[in-house]
Amino acid sequence: MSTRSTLQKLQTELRARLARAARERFGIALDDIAIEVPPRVALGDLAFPVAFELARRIKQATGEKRAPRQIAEELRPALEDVASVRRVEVAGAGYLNVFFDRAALLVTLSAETPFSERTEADDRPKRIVEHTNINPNKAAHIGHLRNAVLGDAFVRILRAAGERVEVQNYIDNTGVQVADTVVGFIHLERMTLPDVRALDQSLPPDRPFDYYCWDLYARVGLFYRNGDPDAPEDADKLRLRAEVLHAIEAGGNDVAELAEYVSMRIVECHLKTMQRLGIEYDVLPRESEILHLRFWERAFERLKQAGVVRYETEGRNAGCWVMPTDLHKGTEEHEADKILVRSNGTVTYAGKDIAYQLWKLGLLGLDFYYKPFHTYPNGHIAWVTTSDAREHDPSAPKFGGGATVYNVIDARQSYTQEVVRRAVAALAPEAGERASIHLAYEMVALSPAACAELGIELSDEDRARPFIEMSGRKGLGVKADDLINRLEANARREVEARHADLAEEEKLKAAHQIAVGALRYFLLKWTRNSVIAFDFKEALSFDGETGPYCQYAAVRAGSIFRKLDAGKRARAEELVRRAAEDEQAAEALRRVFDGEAGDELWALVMLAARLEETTAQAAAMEEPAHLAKYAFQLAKTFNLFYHRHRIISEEDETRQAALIAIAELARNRLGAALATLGIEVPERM
RNA sequence: GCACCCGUAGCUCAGUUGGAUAGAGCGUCUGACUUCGAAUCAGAAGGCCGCAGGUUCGAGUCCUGCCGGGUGCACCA
Repeated sequence: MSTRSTLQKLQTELRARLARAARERFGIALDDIAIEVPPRVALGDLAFPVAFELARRIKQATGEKRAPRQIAEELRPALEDVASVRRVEVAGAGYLNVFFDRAALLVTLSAETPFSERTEADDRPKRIVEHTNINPNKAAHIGHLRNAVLGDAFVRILRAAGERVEVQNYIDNTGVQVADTVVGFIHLERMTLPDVRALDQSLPPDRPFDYYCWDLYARVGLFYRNGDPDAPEDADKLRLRAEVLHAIEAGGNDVAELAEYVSMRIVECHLKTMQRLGIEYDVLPRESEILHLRFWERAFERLKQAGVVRYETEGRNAGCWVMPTDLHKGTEEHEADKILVRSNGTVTYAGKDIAYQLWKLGLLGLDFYYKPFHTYPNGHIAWVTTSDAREHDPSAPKFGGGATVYNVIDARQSYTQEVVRRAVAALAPEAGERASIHLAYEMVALSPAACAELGIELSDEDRARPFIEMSGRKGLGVKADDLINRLEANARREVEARHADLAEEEKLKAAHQIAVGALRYFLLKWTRNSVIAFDFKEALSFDGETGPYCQYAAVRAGSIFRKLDAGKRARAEELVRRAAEDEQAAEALRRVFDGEAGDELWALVMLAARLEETTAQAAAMEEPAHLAKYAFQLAKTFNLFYHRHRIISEEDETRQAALIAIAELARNRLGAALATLGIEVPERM
């Protein structure tokens, strides 16, 4: 099945005709013909600035100066005899503006299924999207939410565009952060594994294990600094961390067992938090397996063979294996080379990431063992890796081996990501340069107002800054579940005010959908490279450019069809269908779109028709915000339409049929756009 | 020092391969519920697109320099 929409096919057809005309009339081969949307619908549905380009190319080729308008006139006949084209105008300095046959196109569009509702093909190359990747030692905060929501929306966008996608969530269960929380349990709380289990059991639902660890982790941060947040870390205290870290890496001891319990319990908490937002994973690769299954050793051999790494015998990196880079010039303060293996023989983060990236691309020649970790309500299973062959479940899907790997990681790690990419590229040029994509995004920081609300005291210096960076180590941040809870409570109040008669269950469901809509839209409306200065008032708002605004438009559209008489609706749909064959019916339909009001109606149709194109663009540009902006614009345009035109009470049958078709189109495409963003439309709100 | 990102309305941000009169939201002011739902809609005010050059028929968008802000450049992850 084709994944291209009516509009996209039409554009391809028009491009081909222009290319042929340019070749035949001017002997010029145009490889990429730009298509624009005119600023106003009265100027047409599509605009081709192709005459400007041709004027330049003709001058280059022959020295002859031709007026763009004249060139456009010569090209015009090539577009005029296309079936869906009503007329073509030459406008401005030489634009070719195409006007569609509105009645014919409305009929076609009404019969079309938006591609986000189609099923994906299994034979397509696999895209791997890795996101979330939260250190499993404390509750998730809103910065982690940006990562997860961005990654999940991108997954949905790729799937909507027909791609096959695998979702991975990397678990760094052997890192410093987990060690810190374990240090807290052992040295601050004086607890053993049974104690921690008992504590976990005793915690209330509103302050679960990840919340407890959030506070504990902050206390450990203070502990290392002997109680003074501004003091340097105490070397003796840091030794405790090193001991714990070493024990975790070695495995097979009490400390490692405690770390295993803590980290996997936190992973469960994170999965639960993400599930609230509709975010699911296919597989959870763990760092412990990267170590135990010797992924690095294999990668290291490859890198040595390829001559990518060098053993340093002198200088300050003596005894280390380094990868030379020209990413920046070396200075006295900063080496240009990146250390992959320390002088004590242990591998750095970048090294482990290279091995993992090679596995994701199917280039390592090793694999994990897998066992089920979590089953979602829909039956979907999130698998986790294991290094124990006896635990392996043979029914596990084949993971890894992606044709493209997208790593959703914040922009602060761009340098390391580039090192990884280059190392992979040195072994497999194509895989490194084209298949390894760092989907970078800027951080979520706190606005000064948000800090004030959290009771955080700011220095004068900080107050002058536009935003304040969050810090898990300092316990400075907004916990994800806290924010979701507040959103749900607020939404619940709003629903209550409007629909007091609904069953409690219905109210809660709607409140949840609205809260998720608000949060997901809030995190997606910014482009990736924009820093979000988190503000409670803004994040908790349901008015203006928000998820609930978009949902509201869809709910209103839905209520039209709930109240519209079924027979009337069927007759209207039949009337539109008839316009496909019956010229008289088509002419009647066309008249609805005449005049100024007709332009306004048509503008909504054209906007709704651009769903597939916009989704494909968001996928190609790797920017979910484009789709979010589109959904908002569509909702806004629909709200105006809704305000201006009464559908149920419309007495002219043809006009009503057109209005119904337009409303249905808008409702359908808006719902599809929101679904792709992971936002559901409530029944009532 | 070097690398990357950013600078657009009072504030927060969009602006698709360079295209027609630079757009939203919030905030401010004015108006619209006897209505398919006012979580809405309409209108007004608000812009040397950081500065200076350059390329082009055409620059918010591309190039160079400068100014201002952010992030990174660990034998941390």
